[in-house]
Amino acid sequence: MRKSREEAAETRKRIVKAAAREFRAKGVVATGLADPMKAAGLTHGGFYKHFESKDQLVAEAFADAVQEMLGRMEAAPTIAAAVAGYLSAQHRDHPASGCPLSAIGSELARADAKTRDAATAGFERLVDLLAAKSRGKGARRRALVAASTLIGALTMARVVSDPTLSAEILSEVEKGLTEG
Amino acid sequence: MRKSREEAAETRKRIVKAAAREFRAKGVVATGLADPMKAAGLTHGGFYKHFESKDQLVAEAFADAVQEMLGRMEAAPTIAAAVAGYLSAQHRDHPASGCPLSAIGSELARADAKTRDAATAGFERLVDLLAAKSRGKGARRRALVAASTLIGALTMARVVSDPTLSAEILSEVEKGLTEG
DNA sequence: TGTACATCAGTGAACGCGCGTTCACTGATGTAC
DNA sequence: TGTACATCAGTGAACGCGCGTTCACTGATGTAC
Repeated sequence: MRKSREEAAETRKRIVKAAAREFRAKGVVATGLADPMKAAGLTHGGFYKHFESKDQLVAEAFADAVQEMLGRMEAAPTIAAAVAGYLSAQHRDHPASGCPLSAIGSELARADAKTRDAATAGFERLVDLLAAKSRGKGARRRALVAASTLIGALTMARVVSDPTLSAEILSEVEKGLTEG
Repeated sequence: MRKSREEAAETRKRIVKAAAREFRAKGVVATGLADPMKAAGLTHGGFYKHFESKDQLVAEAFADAVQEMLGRMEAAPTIAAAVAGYLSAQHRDHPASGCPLSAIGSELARADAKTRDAATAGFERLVDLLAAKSRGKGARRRALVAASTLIGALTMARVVSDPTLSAEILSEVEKGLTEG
């Protein structure tokens, strides 16, 4: 049953990608190891051939998800476009492929050191991205506010059970960030 | 062993209060029923004499926590004081007695209908509270932005592993909200 | 007001279940000669 | 280049554990007369 080193490395990546989706969709604590393993086409027994613990997978999956999200935002033509994409109904309705800071934000506060370090680096990079909007004094402050606002608004747009309010949060916050 | 109706009603309230603390401190999924029951001075077997399910307790505990938080914010002398309290190190370091929207925000998106309804009402009330700051056109938009910003900033101040960055988020976002 | 019975808050053991983790095993891949 | 052996990715069963929920039981409270 042994696979080549190349295949094994690809399998490992598939597990991380699958876990990054599952954790964002269902939450870290609520997701068992069997879920991402199955999604990667494996049985759960082989997990420890690739990772030392669930915590290690959480850290790697989270870091991968952050990279993916920031890459997409940095690839946007303008900051306004990045903000609009972040606050879109598409993003709200597909947490599995979206920003992990809002998808599992409150669970991250209780995560282990490596995961929180990755979150810290990701947040800093998001702030830097947004700071490029306004030069000079106060740019960092405005970027810290904007990053917090994006994360809070997307989280609440998902929490709220009233679809009208959810849509209002997305559209009004987008206007508030790009006009204000 | 039977207790009087009065005692039973007080016991029920104690369970809800204890659960509201435990859920905010450790997360909803990660908290078992035995934890709040023990904190209320009971054994876990008696739980179903008071509640139909864990979901029911989650909904009531969440609603109670939201009421408590909004009551405290509405009692603040000014909106600026309410914002400063929300973005304080004290609040960041004591999630068990703080705002449940940021303590369990990302878990709320996966909660049942009653809990999400309570979250919706709580968020609306927070927006109304903040809207009282600026009268006239654009007041609601600014309040929606401010509410999202508060929740996102407190969540991230807890997530981030760098204490300097955490403090910077709190102080800069407070300045951004009260000056801007 | 006093007595007899029904109610039910709370206890503690038990239920089936899924969790994270471990393990013996398989057989294709990698290595040494 | 070919052969013999070691490695190890992946399987599937098993581990102890804590979960949400159920249940038989206890005995003080509530109700009916």
